[in-house]
Amino acid sequence: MRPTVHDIAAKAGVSLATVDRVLNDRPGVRAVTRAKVEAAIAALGYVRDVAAANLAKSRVYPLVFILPEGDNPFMRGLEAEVRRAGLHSAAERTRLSVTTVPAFDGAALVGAIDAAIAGGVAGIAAVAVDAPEVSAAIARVQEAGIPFVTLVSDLAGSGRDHFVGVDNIAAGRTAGSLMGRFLGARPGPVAVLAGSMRVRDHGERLEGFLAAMSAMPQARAVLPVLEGQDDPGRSHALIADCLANVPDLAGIYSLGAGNRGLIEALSAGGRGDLCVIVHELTAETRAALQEGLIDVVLNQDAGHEVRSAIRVLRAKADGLPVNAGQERIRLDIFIKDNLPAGPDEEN
Amino acid sequence: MRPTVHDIAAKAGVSLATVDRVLNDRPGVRAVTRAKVEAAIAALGYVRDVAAANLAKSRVYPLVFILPEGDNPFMRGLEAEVRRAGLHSAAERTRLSVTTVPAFDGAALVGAIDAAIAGGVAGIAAVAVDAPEVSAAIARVQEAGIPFVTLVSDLAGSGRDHFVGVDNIAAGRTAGSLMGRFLGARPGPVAVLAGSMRVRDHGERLEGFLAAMSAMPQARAVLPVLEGQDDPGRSHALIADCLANVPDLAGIYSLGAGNRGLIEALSAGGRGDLCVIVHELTAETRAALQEGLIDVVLNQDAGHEVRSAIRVLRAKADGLPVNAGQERIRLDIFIKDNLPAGPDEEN
DNA sequence: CTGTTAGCGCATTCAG
DNA sequence: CTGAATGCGCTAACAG
Repeated sequence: MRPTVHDIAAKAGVSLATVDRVLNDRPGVRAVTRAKVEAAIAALGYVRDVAAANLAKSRVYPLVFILPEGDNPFMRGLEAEVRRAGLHSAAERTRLSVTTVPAFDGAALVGAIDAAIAGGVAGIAAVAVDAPEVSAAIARVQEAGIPFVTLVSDLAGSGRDHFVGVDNIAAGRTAGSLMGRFLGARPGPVAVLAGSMRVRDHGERLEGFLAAMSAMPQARAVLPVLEGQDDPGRSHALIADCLANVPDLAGIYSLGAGNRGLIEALSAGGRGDLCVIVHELTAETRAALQEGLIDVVLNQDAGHEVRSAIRVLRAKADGLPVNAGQERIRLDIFIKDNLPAGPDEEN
Repeated sequence: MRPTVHDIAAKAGVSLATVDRVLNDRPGVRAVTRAKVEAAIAALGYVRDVAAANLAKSRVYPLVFILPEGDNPFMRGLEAEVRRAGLHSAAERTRLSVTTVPAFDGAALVGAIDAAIAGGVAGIAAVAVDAPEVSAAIARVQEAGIPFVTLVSDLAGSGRDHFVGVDNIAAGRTAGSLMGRFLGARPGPVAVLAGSMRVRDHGERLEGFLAAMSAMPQARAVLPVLEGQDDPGRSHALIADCLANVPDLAGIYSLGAGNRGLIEALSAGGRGDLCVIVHELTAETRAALQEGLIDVVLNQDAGHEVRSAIRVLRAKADGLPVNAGQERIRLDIFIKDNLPAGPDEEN
């Protein structure tokens, strides 16, 4: 059996309470006593039984996810994953809730953050909007001693505890590199469809894409970025226009969430020869990939992200370290040939 | 607070012991009583606190991983991941051990399996060799009521409880598809380097690769498979030969673990124009990818696989269901642009 | 067949 | 500053 608090109490010649005090380093222990206990801990190779500790604390962790509202399928997928995780959350002493706010709206996000602080949550995960008032709100969260993680879109330098999401610069670079290799020597410019430059993930993807494209052996023009606000209608119009006006268009990189509009324009346009790379695997992009309308889908697994955010928030709340390796969110590259089974991703 | 066994005992008008009996459905409860208790459980929406249950049981789960021995870097990586998981295993009441056996050797594997049964383990994870005596051994494991999962290479139809690893047919298909697209119109045959057809993963990858290659718009010859037994020396010799004898070679698909030999032959050969696709991200393949000697690395994350195997084995041992979505091992596609950070994968 | 009781390993009162 | 006692939610003897 591995050593328990009793063993170390016996070995150090003190009581359980004292052991507990040095374990959780709480005040009220003389330095000598503390040293004795620490020696015993080291000697026995004690490791705390987290499950038992949580049981004794009978503490619950109310965590809140703040997500953009609207019909963005990826965000709705994230929300679904939070609810799914909520089913199992009972076992982990975690209470999950979701708040939605208008997309790309810093003020609304700030309101939700302040409400969460007031509500006394144990941790917050939010899709960050790049605005100074948001950074200020995050500072208030820190001051309240509440862990905060950014989700999907980061806000480095804001003081957030952790970022849960892919490396978006690398994602853009990957898109650019695949685009270049798939097109090979074929001539023609490529178009880029984004949502808004007010979220950092879109900006970072663009940056990586441009860098990779310009590093390709054969030079290729990249047309000015089209901003569709992640709205299907606007995206459709922008792409339809582009297809009509640029007859020698060779490829499209869609780095935001306007994919429904893009796909509609593509199937109407009848240009099966384009190389199309998009982000996020949804029912729509999956179907388009299978049909050959899309060549590559770059994806971040919403389920992994939600579970990772929960683990990190809990670890921070308990003052525990996070396992960086386990919490790294990978960029999935899907082509028609390695598409995972179910249409609902998981079951 | 969520309901506890006390609540349901009170509501059903029985004692804790009786509640526990129906919860773990043990004998010794009249049908009527059982029904009353079940009604209370349903009414209160009770969910058992697994942590508390395990604490009370103070049961430990000795799990054994049976891996091929030798200097196969991927297998050594797996072993390292098991040891790493072992550090945290204390907290999860799990005791991990590793047994190594000669590669591609069915009899040795059978010996290790029978030893594990005799040793009274709570679960077994093994890299399967495709041989009838192995299936027979797995049947004995089942009979002993011990959960068994195949790792990396499956043995469907053997009665194993679960397979932890990637879909190898899809992996081969992905390799073929990328090979075709990257080569485009460039002429020349491609070579395939394998370890041995006695493990099913190699066979499946080949199958998928050939299917994808033959589905490409432009036909391309695939040379007869080179079997290097996952040995660096033999692999080196085979590839060096091939490079010398096939001057118009366009690409190489290495679906086994002979990558060190392959890489040596490639850097000696000075043929920077080949499209090279290999499996498993190791220090060697990572360096070769960065240098441009290799174009694509298909990978299965050893850390994920080990953690998944542990979760599944524990769930089976407790008679709990497994979350198929969470346990699906994804095929990672790495190109130079989306290579994750550290050289040691995690930290 | 059913109930009582005593822990599992730890945190937390409340006394001393 | 330190210790003894109680309970978290559940399981497992042991009685009845």
